[in-house]
Amino acid sequence: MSQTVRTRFAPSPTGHLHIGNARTAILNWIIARHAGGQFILRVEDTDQERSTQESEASILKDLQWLGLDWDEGPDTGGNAGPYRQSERMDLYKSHLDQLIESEKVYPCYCTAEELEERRSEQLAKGEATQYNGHCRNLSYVDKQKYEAEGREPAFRFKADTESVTFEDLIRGAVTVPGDQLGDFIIARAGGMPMYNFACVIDDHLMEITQVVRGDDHVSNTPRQILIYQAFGWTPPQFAHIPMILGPDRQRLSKRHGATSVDQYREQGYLSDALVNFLSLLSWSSESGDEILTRERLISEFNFSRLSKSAAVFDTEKLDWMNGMYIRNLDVAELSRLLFPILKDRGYSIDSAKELEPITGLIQEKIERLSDANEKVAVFFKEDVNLNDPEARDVLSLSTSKQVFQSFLDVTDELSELNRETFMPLMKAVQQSSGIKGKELWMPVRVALTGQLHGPDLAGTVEWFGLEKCRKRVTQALEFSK
RNA sequence: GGCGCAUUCGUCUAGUGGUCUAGGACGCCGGCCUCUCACGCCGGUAGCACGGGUUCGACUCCCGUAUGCGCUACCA
Repeated sequence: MSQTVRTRFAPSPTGHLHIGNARTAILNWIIARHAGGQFILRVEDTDQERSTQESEASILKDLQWLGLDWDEGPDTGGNAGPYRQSERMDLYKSHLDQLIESEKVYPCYCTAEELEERRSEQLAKGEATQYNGHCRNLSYVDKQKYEAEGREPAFRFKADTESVTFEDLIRGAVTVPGDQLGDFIIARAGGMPMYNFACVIDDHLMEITQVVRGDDHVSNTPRQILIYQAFGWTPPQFAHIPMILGPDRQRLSKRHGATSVDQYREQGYLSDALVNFLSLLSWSSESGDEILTRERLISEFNFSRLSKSAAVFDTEKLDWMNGMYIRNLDVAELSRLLFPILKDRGYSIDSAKELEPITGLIQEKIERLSDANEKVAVFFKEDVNLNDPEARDVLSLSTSKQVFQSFLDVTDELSELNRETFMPLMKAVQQSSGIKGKELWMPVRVALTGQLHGPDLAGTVEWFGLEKCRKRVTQALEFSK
């Protein structure tokens, strides 16, 4: 039986899209595209306490930004819908009834307090902490009694098994002894399904062929397999991908700084770079190449090249990669991306087009789009500050004064200053002053920008124009006296 | 505590018993290019967690230890 590959990403809308979840989504998307199958988006909002509409919207937005298009989902629909668990309650209910009917599941009237009490007892005695089966064989009378007390039961799954073994696509055979499982709850009091239950129903009904998720779910998988068996269903294949860790090798969290996709977007990372970088955590191309287009990511994917161990999220390498992507953009495209950011910062520019000359000058100097905010400042400052100690050192050289004087003489009859006329101009200054190299260029740079470091002078000069350049050199000459 | 999983340079990784005096990338250091910074290019630095086996031969296979992570919820 060969069926088309169907993978899914199933976020719970309880916050922003986490970088680890994004990686899971990317992988699922790549696998589906690689196989020419379908990628499904399912919203797991059974935790009513924590799920919000805003979170769902923001997660969808981030996935779109990442360029992960899904074939079926809450907004796009599909044949296996609805794609929001809160809208699938009748499905869970009918399936729960089936299991109650077949006595695979029983009502449990224990309260949270009673459960907690037993738990701490087990812990104190050094036993495995799991449900003791208190309500497993309740008589009709007992049940009536609890009901009369107003207790509403949750539903527990009878976990009777020696052990469960499954073949993980990444880690091979994983075995969990049955006595570790304990009877677990699959539906809360009130009927709201628990993760392990809803997940199985949905994955089966949605005909998911490969469940690819974080390896924090490895221990859940045996429980889910038991549920598949209870229904007589064939489980999908499972692949548990390694976690992403912070620099301290702890699970990546807020403490480590930015952890959500929207934060990276705001900091000026490109989605292509982020997708590329995240793909390379625990996976590598056989070619050894690291800068990979989405097309290559998709065509070269292979489960056997996925590693089993957790990976530390290295921001420095991400920065480098993002810089690579920025440098590979054409100037018009980069300007288009930079425009709203700089505009927002208060720079007076009216269009991306207008920004292009500057973009070309800073493109190789930024790693994140937001870096442009600083780099671009020199082009918009009304006045230069010549008081910087290092600037003063340059200005106070006797050769600098000669350069300035010569510069003013040579430009006196010039009608236009642009990057083409700048080189010949500097040549002329060199000849008339007899000064060359650093002694020639640095004073000009400092006079024009007030800084020792900066973008290409020819381009800078063109942006400033003749008048401003002459004015600043005059000022510098005055200042250096 | 119990169970599961993992362990190659600081970090991401290649490596599936001999081709490994362990390869690449980021970072770092040095050099070249150059008016500066940056880019680019060249070179360098640094690693198989530990202990037992198996084998003619282990980074590669097995066992143990250590360390880390995960699960052990009416969270997902």
